[in-house]
Amino acid sequence: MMGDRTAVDRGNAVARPRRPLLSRDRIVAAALVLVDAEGLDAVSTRRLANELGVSGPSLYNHVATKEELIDSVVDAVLGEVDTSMFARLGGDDRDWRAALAAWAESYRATLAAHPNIVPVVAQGPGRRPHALRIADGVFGGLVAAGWPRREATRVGALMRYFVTGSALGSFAGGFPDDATVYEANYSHLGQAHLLAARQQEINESAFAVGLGALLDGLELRYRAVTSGGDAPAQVP
Amino acid sequence: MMGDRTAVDRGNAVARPRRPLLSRDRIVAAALVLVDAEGLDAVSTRRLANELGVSGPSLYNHVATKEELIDSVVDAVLGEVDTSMFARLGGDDRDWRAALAAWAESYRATLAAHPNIVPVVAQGPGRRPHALRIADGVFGGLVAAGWPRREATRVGALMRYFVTGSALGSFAGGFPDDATVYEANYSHLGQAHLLAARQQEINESAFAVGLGALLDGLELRYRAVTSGGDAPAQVP
DNA sequence: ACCTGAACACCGTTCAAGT
DNA sequence: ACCTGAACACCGTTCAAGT
Repeated sequence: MMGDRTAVDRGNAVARPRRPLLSRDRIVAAALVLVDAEGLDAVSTRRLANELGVSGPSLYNHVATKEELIDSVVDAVLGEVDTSMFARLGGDDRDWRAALAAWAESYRATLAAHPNIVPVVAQGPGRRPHALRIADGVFGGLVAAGWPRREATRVGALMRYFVTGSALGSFAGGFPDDATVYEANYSHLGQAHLLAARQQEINESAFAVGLGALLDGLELRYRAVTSGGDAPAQVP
Repeated sequence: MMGDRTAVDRGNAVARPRRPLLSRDRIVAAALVLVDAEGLDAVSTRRLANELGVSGPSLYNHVATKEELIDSVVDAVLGEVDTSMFARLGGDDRDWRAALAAWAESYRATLAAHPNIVPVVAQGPGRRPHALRIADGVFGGLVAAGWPRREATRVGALMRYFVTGSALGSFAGGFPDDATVYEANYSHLGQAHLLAARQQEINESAFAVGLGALLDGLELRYRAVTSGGDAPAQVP
């Protein structure tokens, strides 16, 4: 599908072409397409190179290792996460709750669009520029809205736990839709085989309920740690 | 370390030994040891067989595929998760909050003991017996404590999101401890290079704060969905 | 029934050779 | 500088052969 390049493009010969056939961005973009379409296991260097119309080892002129490549794919995905809501916090706008909710929805929507890469995303920020941009935005916004720094770190972490966890384990979809699995073995799961069919609704409502509960709980904590008033953000 | 079997054990010859050298349980146990010690990537059929003192293909007399083997390893880990607290709910004991908290701690402690397998655990219950036992226990307990069935499904799912997410992305540990990564690029992450050193404390306090917030929020919701009284559990 | 070595179709990665 | 094919040390899995 992507492998049909003309002789002109290839410089009419083997070895070095007139103009580079590859670029890091093109490789990363093709890898994401492949991950989305066929899963992480489908991304082998030979297969990916094939999609790009080159031979396997060519990739190593642009990426050091496959791991680094996957990392770049993850970073490209994280680039879609909106953190602009945090920049508006501070001064008269202290509505961290609305910002956190909007960010969580954006984060989740991004991961839901690329489910096959989520297990890698969830492992931690690493050195990925967009992961750090996100952490920076969340932390900065929370502090500007009045959260003490130590608390802001925790809130950023726990929100990430919830969002990545929900994107990863699409709860309902994991249950077999074969009723005989449950019979007589699990006394309360008599209807569990129906979960698969309703999985999207269940996952979404579980996310919505969990997000709401989390924010309600954090609101109580915010009042406690800021002594109930709207104390200014602590200085570093 | 595990590969030194005597000639007696091996039946003094190749081919079929007097007594089986392998069993499914022994393979699964060895795989878990290997995963814990060296990570998921270290588990290849040849390497694992080597640890067990046999040749690679021997494993296929006991497991159908490597995927099934890893699934069994995950199930063995999930076997350590305590769900007994849910069995006590119902009748006069409606303290679902305490049960949920104790379960979440047990779940998290189990995953923390086997961090390398968490990415697989987090993907969903599948057909793994212990995953279904856990889902059954949580759901049954919540319903017995008065949660409507639809809500109980959601609460079980969202709790799992939070616990697996927190076990997966050890937030603080993911940040590089190299200060130069952040300089001038991320305005609020000036101290982020210190996160790695405090990672255990941060992860644990983020988990504790998040769990508390979640339970506080769910308490509000419980009151709303049960109309403020202690209405009996709905019948199926 | 349960193990073996040989073999198949793959991997990620290195490297000398080509332009 | 940027591509190629050949090669290396691996994979998961199948299978005929052995007891």
